[in-house]
Amino acid sequence: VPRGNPAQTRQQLIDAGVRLAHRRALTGLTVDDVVGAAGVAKGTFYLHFRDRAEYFVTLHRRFHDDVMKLVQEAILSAGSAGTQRLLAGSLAYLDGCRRDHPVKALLIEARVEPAIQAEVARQNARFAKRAALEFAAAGWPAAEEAARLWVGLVAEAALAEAESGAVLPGIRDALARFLHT
Amino acid sequence: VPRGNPAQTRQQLIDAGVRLAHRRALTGLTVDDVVGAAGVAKGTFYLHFRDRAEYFVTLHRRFHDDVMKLVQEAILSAGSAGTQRLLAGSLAYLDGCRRDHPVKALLIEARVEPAIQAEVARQNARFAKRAALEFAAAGWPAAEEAARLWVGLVAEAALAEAESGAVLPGIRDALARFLHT
DNA sequence: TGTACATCAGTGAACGCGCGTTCACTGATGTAC
DNA sequence: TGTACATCAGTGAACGCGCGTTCACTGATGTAC
Repeated sequence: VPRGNPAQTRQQLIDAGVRLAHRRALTGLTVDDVVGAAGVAKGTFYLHFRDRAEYFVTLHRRFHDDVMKLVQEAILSAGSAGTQRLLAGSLAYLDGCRRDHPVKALLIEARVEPAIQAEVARQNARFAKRAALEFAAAGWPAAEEAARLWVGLVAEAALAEAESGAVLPGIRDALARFLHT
Repeated sequence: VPRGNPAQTRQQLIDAGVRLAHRRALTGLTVDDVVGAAGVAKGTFYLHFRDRAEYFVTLHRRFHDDVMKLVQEAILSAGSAGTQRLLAGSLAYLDGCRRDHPVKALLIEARVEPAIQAEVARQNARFAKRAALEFAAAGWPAAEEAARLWVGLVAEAALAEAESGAVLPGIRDALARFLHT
């Protein structure tokens, strides 16, 4: 029984979850799966996370933070507020999702898995709030509502690309067109 | 032990599912819950459905058929192909969802519940195919892709109305605006 | 009309399984003297 | 430098629980003669 490095073990558990979520459903992801893939004992899992739910939240937050960093950069270098900038941010989001993450699981199943519902709802709301500013700047009448729907649109686009495993120019063009761009 | 009417018992089971799905998550809906709410023994459930999955598919198909009847009517009385007609059909869909159905469960969770994933995917594809015709008639370049995103948009709108429990005019206006109508 | 039997919807206790969680234990590493 | 002890990450067998599913049974209803 080697002493081990706690931070590293924790990272192994998270990496294992990400790896597994690439392949299968988040909902069906069990603690046994995770510890099996991470190569640690079951008890170790509970040394690092209070329970399964906390682990899922960690997984999702990790994903979200990574992607949002990209979005932030895109927005900053995209000029003034409006649908152009919104589109730039949204395309950056698609790119971030494509890069190396278990998108399908985290986008769709996240909404169902009770463990992370609250977390996802909060982050979606933040995204929508941000988008609403851009819609308002572009002069859309129902900016808040448009923003909420836009979140659904972008999620659907990310899902489409995740399923095909490639960038889908047609999808991205359609996104732009919905924005009247 | 009364002899009972099979068709009626089956209907009781389905009604119970619909009733329960109004309140809680589909994913967490157990056979015990269903038979409890229906007031029949557990064994009776398996007299009417091969397994839990078949029951879910039945539930979803029922919901889908009901709503699509409304959509069909709206489309027929909406004139020529194009985004106007698409909007009419989509608003009819929202109305159908609102009427008396466990929308949230069936729209979102349906995509995760393995039992009905295939069924939902098939019906979404049909909806999208239909929508693609309208987009094409309206002269949109990437009609197929726009249609796929549109399905996501309408689902998000239905979800928003389901959560608030009311018709949301702002949401519906935004829908129209995304269509350049 | 009465009797014996077949049919059939429904019953509910029991089973098996897999999951999340716990806990008594191991053994390597650090610390005190 | 050596010895005794505390700490601490990690282990994995065991537990409890709830679920989907089964099956031997019940009893009312239909049918044959």
